[in-house]
Amino acid sequence: MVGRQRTFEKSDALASAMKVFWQKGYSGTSLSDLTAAMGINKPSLYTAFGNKEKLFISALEQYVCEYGSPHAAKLLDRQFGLKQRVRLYLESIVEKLLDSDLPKGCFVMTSTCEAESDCLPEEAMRKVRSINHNSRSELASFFQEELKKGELNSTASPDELADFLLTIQFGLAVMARSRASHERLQRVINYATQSF
Amino acid sequence: MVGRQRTFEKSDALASAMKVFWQKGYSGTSLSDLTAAMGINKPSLYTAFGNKEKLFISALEQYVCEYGSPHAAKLLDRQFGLKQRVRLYLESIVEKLLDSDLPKGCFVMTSTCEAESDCLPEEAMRKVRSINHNSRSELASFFQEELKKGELNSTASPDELADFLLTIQFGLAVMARSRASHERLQRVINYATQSF
DNA sequence: CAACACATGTACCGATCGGTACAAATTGCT
DNA sequence: AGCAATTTGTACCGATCGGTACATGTGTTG
Repeated sequence: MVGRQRTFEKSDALASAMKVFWQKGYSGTSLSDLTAAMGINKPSLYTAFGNKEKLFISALEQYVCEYGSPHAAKLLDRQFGLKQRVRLYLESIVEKLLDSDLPKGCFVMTSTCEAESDCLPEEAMRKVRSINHNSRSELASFFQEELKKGELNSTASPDELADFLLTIQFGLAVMARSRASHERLQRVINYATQSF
Repeated sequence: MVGRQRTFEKSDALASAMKVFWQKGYSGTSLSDLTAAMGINKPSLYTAFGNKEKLFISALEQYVCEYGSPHAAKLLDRQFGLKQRVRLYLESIVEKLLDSDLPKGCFVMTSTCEAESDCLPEEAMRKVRSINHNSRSELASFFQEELKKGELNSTASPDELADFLLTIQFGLAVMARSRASHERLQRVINYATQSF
């Protein structure tokens, strides 16, 4: 590597940018917001991350890796029955939705709302859609597996269960955004998972 | 009434503004977007509606009257049992969430996400919170009534049921925003209302 | 050391932001 | 008719938007 080397940690800067986008959304976030939070100035941002849209997409990917995908492990921990696993999965999500060190709610959910508003650039829009498509098909194939293993006691299809769970996740995310307490969300989880 | 009279219908202009905010959110909507959709120019907007924030609040109120509150009638139509009424209530909501003549999703939901992002002005934020607070307490007192009348077969409390239903509503709204089909949302409703 | 490659800070770009001053146009009141 | 009150269109305000040109700083490579 030839030339002057950057004086900030790229991953730290991305983490800061992610939190800003997470809290304020794409169109609510300005470059000044970003550079202030990241502790760098605009040319550094552009050489390191491309532009606002590319930085947003990187932030989304980072979010999914760090705060999205890990919850799936709870679904696969087969020392528990299906209902208990779904419950632990949702509880793990709610934990993050309300974490006082993080923006409230879910970055993917708020981006999903923004994506269909013509306010997100083309490629960012596609990224959001692809993330949601993946979540859905992963949940569906999970329930497909459970069906094969005879763990499903309801007559609902895997696709149906996946959509229901997705709806609950989105709903919990909005509730968290609107300052609902941990206790309230816990009760919603308990009620919603009765039938599993 | 003295002076020149306005050359546009105020309610039509408000309806147009509502749809723009509904689709693009507060911070994604510019005054140019608004004046273009409303067919008026900025000074007319300011004399008729105050400013961007006040117009947004008026739009929210209009939305609640026109697309929010009316659904509640389905809950009170006592020719049906509780489960069927809740189902019709949610179906009535989903109908609007997906109406092809309207922006996808729910204006209150997207505003709720924006409200906790420091991107909404103070008074608009309070308006959103008050709308959500009202929805919640109306649902809670509805279930309270049902409990009194012995229509509740679950052991869940009215508050619990209200929060669950709110979560489902928010979740359906995000699903609608992300282009889920009517059939998928219908199945989610069927599954979610099993236990009522 | 000199030459090169890259990051950084400053200072700026045209465009757009929310909002308004001002004069012309249109109305009701006297 | 003449005045007062209000809306309308134009043209503009300072601030901020996303993005960049350019000179300077700082490192690697020979």
